[in-house]
Amino acid sequence: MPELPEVEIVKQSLSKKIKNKRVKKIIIKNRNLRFKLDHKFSNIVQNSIVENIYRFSKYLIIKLDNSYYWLIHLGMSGTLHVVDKNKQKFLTNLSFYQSPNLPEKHNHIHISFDKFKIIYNDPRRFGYFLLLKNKYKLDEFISNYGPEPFNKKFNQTYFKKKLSNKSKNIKNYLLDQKFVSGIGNIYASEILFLAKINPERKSAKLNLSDYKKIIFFSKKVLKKAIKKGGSSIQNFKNSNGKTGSFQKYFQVYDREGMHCLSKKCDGIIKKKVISNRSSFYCNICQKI
DNA sequence: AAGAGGCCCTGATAGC
DNA sequence: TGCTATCAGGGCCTCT
Repeated sequence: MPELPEVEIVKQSLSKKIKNKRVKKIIIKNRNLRFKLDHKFSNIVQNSIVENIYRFSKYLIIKLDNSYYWLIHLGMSGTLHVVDKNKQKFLTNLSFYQSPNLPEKHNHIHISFDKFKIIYNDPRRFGYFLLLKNKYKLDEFISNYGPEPFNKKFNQTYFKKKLSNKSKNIKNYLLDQKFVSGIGNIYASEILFLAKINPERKSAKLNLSDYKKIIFFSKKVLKKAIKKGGSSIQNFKNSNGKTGSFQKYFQVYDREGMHCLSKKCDGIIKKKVISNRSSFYCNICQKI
């Protein structure tokens, strides 16, 4: 599911719920996530207090009062659910992938607070938890990633330095978290559509004006998606009002065979697999 | 050394 | 109805 905007929404709702609360108990049903859950996880997180919650890229970062940072990556299908502890009643869905009901299967990790618990559910188990010992380790971890689109380092100079002699296509660069952090498959297609650049354009073939457009629309698309509560592409018809609505604003993603929405363009949206990921684009107004 | 592709995993859906 | 194939919002790893 989640690209930067979706993780941001989860962060915001989770923050209201668990900030300054103490973790009472952890139950691990399955530690075989993308990376096996650290065997010290329970010991370290249990009895700590959540001081704050941040987001970097597609990671949730939970700062604990014992100096540790607990990172959550939701992978493709990871979701967090808040459940009333005593009544076992579902309270809030902090995700945009599943229906608003608590799933029965794949509830791998239960984190109990005083009056409620958070359940991590992840059918595909591409998500994972990480524990970083202190701020230094966190900074070190983040330094392996490229800037977020909102970062002032994500500018034309950076593009020129990174892309000017590269043969790899621009769509792949937008998905490459070492180049830019937080963009995923949906928003990459959307950004390139607005910038009128074909996803298969070789990065070396981009000019200064293309850089500008990509930078501008990256910020614009992600900001709007956050404002709309993210995208909910699966089961969104089951929405209880808490799911995102950005999918209504998709210009190209999942619109194969439909008309291009650019003014004065008679193009039809194409779907093409590029590096194992579907790309959507208009082959008339997005020039190669 | 950069870049393409395989692969991890389960579930939903389409097609026969 | 039930089988099989394909695809899904991510990204690490291997091979060339």
